[in-house]
Amino acid sequence: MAHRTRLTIRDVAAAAGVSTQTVSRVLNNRPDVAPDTLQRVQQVIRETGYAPNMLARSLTQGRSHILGVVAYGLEYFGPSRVLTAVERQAAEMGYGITLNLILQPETSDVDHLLSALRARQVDGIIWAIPEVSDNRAWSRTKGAEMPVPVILVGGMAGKPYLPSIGIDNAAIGCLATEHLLAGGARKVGIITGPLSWWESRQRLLGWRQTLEAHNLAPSEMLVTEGDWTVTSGEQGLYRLLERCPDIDAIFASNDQMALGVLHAAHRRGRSVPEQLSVVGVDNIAEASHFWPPMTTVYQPLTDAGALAVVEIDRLISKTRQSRRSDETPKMTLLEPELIVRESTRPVVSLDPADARVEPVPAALD
Amino acid sequence: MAHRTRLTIRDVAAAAGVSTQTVSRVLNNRPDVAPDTLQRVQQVIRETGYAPNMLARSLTQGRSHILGVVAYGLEYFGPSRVLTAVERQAAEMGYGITLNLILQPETSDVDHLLSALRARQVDGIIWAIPEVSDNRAWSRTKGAEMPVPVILVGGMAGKPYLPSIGIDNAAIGCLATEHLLAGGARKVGIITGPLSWWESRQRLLGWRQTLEAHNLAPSEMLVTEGDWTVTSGEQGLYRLLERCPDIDAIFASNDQMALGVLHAAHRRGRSVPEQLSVVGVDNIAEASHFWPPMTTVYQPLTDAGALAVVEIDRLISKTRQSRRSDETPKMTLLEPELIVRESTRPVVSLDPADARVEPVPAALD
DNA sequence: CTGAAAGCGCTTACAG
DNA sequence: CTGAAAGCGCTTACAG
Repeated sequence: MAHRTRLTIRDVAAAAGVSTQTVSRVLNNRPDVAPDTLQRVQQVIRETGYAPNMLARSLTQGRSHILGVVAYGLEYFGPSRVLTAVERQAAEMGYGITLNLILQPETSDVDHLLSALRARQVDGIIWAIPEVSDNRAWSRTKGAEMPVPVILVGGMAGKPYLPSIGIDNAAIGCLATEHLLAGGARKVGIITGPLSWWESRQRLLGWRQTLEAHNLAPSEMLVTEGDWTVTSGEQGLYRLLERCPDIDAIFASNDQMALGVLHAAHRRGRSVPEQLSVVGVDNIAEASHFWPPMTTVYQPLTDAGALAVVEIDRLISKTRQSRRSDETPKMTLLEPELIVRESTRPVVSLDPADARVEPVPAALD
Repeated sequence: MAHRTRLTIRDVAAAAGVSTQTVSRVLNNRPDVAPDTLQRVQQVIRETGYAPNMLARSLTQGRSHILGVVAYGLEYFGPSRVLTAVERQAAEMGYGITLNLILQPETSDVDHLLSALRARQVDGIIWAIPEVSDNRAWSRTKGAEMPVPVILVGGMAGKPYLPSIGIDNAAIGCLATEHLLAGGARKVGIITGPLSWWESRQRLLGWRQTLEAHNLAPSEMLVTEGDWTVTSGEQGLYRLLERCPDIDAIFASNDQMALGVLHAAHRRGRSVPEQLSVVGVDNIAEASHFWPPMTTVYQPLTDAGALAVVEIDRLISKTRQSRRSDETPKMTLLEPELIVRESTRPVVSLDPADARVEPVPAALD
C-alpha cells in the first residue's frame, strides 16, 4: 500500500527469481506450479503488497469483470433497494460495478449510454430504469444486436426483447384490493402512479380485475392519477371524496401517496380505518409509524436485484462459450406480499368470496 | 452498435487509409491533423460506430478516468443524495464511477477495499462513509501513503489526515436549538443519533453550546440517545417525558426520529407545537407532510457530493503534475439551513438574545 | 502533418 | 513444472 512506484508482475518475477507467467499462474491459482515456487512467489507478493493491474488483465482476457448498471432515482425507495442488492450480489460474484444514473426515466440518450458502457468493456449491462412511456422501445431494435448481455429490471408492456426481471405489479393491486374488500369495503378508490409507468398501469389492472372478480364495477369515478408524491396522494383523496363521498377504502399506489391520504383524511375528519381503509405499497421504514400504522404491500426488490446479477452472470458465461445467446428473452416476475397493520379494517371473513359483508364497527386501537 | 466482432483502431485506420496514431490523434482531438484526413477518419468512425477501448487507453495513459466511490447505507437519505450528486458531477467531468457499498459503517476490511480499488486503477477515491467510532483511524497511518488521492465525505473528530468535505453538524444543532428558544422554549430536549457517530456528537455539541449561550443548563436529563429510526425517536420522547414532564421542545437529530416524536406526542396527548415544539434534520420528502408539517434543518448534501468530485479532480491533476501532493489536508464544512414549518412555535422575537420570553399561545393552523 | 517503433501490464498458446 | 514469444488495443515519444 505504501509504494509510490507502481509495482508490476515483472518486479515480482524478478524478486522471486521466476518468469512473469509463473507469477501469473500463481495469481490465477493455476494448479501447475511447484510447491516451493508457489511459496516463494506468494511470499514476495505478500511482502511487496503487489496487486495485479485489473485493466491489463481485462485487456488480455477480453473480460472486465465489470457490470454496467444504469439506474434512475436513487432518492426513491425502489431504485435504492435494487441498486444495493445488485452491488452486493455483484461483489459476491466477483464483479465490480460502474454506475450510471439518469435524470429522467425517459432518456433519449440511450445510444450514448450504451456505447459509453461498451467502451468501458463491461461484461454485461443491468438496465434498472422502470418502463415509462416507450423508454424501452430501443430494446426492440437494438436488443438482439447488443455486443454484451443486457438485462432489464422491472416489467414492461408488450413482448420483452431482452430478458427482464421485475415484480408482479398486477398482483400488488390484487393483494391490496382483495384485502380491502375482505375488510368489508364496498367502494374502493385507487390513486395510481403516473399512468405512463407500466408499474402504475399494472397496479390499476390488479385493482380492476379484483373488483370485477367480486362483481363490483371498477368505475372511473374511483380512479385518480397521482405522481408518487405525498402531495399528490393528498390531492387525490380530495378529488375522490368530491366525486364519491361514500368511498370507504383507498388503494394508494405507494406509501408516500398513502401518507398523503392519511393527511387528507385527517383534514377532512375521516377516521382511518373506521371510515376509510388505506393500503400503500413499498413498506418504507416510516410506514409502520404513520398514524395509524400503514397496511402496505411489500415488493421483493432485493431478490429482484440479486436475481438480475445471477442471471446476467449466467448469460455472460453462456455468451462466452457459444459466441451468441439463442434464448428467447423472458420476463420473470416476483410475487409481492401483503403486510397488514392498522390502516385497514380487519378481515371479516377468511373466504374472499364472502368478502362483501357489512362494514365492521370501528376497530379497536 | 450492431457489430459482433470488436472493432479496433487498426480497422478504422485501414478503412481510412491512415496509420493508427493518426486515428488516435483524431480520437483525442489533437490539433495537428490535416482537415481532409480528419474528415475521412471521422466519417469512418461514424459509419462503423467505432468506440475506443477505454481499458487499453487507460493502460497507456496510466489514467482510468474512473473514481472509486465507497459508500454506506443507500437506503438512508444522506448517503443516497451524496451518491447521486457524486455520480452527476463525475459524469459531467468525464469520470466513470465504480461503486463499493459496505454493510456496516465500521468496516474492518479497509485494506481489502483500498487494494481492490487500487487494482482497478481508479484515479481517485471518494470515501463517503460517516465517521463512526474509529473507522477512519486508517487514514492516519495510510493517508499520506495512498497511491491515489482520497477524499473523505463527512467531517470527523481530530485532525484530518486526508482532505474531507462535510456538513457543519454543530451548526445544525445551533440552528435547531436557537429556533426552539426563539419560539419561547425553555426546556429543550435532544434525541441524538448514535453517539459513536461524529455527526451525532456534533449536533449534540451545537445544542449544548446554544443552551449555554442563553444561560440555560444543558442538563443530561434532557439528552437521550436514539439510533436514527422512527421507533427510537418515539421511545426517546417517552424517556424524556418521564424524566422532565415539563419539557417543551425537542430537537430530534433526524426527521425519522422527529416523526417518532410526533407519534409519541400524539399518544401522550401533547399537542405539537403548542405544548411541544419539534425540529428534525434532513428535510426528507415526507417532512412537509407529517402532522404537523415538520420544521427541519436542511443539509447541502448535493453540494458536498459535487464539491468532493471537483476537489478530487483537482488533486488528481495536481498529483499527476508534481508527482506528489504536499498540501496539508483540510476539512471543509458546508453550512446547513433551517426550514421553518408548523411543528415549532413561531419566533416571538427577532433578537435571539431576547428569546427567553413567555410561551406563545397555540399557533393557528 | 504523418508514420514506424516501442511499450502500458498482463495472459494466452506454444515449447520444452 | 517452467519460460520465450506474441499479442490484447491503445498512446507516447521520436523521426521525418
